[in-house]
Amino acid sequence: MTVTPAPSVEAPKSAEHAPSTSESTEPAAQPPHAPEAAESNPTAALHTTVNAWFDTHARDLPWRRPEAGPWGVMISEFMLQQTPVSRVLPVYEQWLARWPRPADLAADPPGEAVRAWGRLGYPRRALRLHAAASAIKERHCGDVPREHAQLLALPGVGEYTAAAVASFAYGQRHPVLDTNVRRVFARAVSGKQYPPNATTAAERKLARSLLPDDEATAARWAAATMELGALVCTARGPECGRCPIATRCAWRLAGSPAHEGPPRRGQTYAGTDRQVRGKLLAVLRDAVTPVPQTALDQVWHEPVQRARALDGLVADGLVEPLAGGVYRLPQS
DNA sequence: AAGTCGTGGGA
DNA sequence: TTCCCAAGACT
Repeated sequence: MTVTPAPSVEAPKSAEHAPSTSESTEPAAQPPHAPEAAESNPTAALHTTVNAWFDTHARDLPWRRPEAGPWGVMISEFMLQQTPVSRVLPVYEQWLARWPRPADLAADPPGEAVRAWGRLGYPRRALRLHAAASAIKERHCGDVPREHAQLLALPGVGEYTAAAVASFAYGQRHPVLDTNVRRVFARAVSGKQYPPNATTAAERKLARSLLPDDEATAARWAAATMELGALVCTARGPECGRCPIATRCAWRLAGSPAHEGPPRRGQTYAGTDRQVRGKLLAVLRDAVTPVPQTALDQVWHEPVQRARALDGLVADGLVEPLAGGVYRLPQS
């Protein structure tokens, strides 16, 4: 059972939903001084309001369609780790068409996964997804497991991804705490502009407390809160005028106070090993035959850093060294 | 538990 | 141009 953008599976709509005639989703239809998006029933549970919003605002993403299946959901979750939807879309389609089942991916060498990963970034994810496919084939007869613990045991699957697959692919009830949900909760409930840098026990507790009791409603709530964070309650420039819970948002009610404390994080990139690794791997991805050391030497001027980056790639299993100083993507 | 690990697009 | 950040996992 897949969570689709179809009308909410929430139980009785009758008592909870006051007849709502306010269509406030079109920005152009808003008068210049329009108030915040009207909420049909301010006393309804948060999940009722957010899930209702999701009914009409969910994007039609391929991994939300029934034909995606659990494997499609898992592929999408790996690719979406730290990577925007727009860049995942084309690669996702290629992957699912080429490897429609976990066993199909497992049957190909890991280097093919790395190559097909293209420029999505963090190519270790490709390696881990390949390893996860092998584990699924071996341990679970080729089917993506349903149990959270079994999902969590797969390579590259952490707390978030395990909960996401269990929820989105199998309709289960799990707190799904990704960066979007954490931001929505930080604002709507905690009154902060941003969540803490690392997920805290308090956040998990909060997520657990907000989780609807009903399984199907909980699964939809997970997708709905993520979507709200991705489309409306964004990190920069949240569009509170379009938010279904703006009238109840603690951050908003507090006057939208700016983030306190040190800057959130600095993710420098230029000149780092990561950049060099990226350049080295790009050469190997585009090569049909093994690449000589001398060709790799062209991508970076500084020999010590260059060697360190290449060693790192080999250590990670992303590059396979062959005799004679030539390299290729891993065949095994 | 703070660092590491890619890439590209929007503000 | 520079900076920020986008459905995290792993060590």
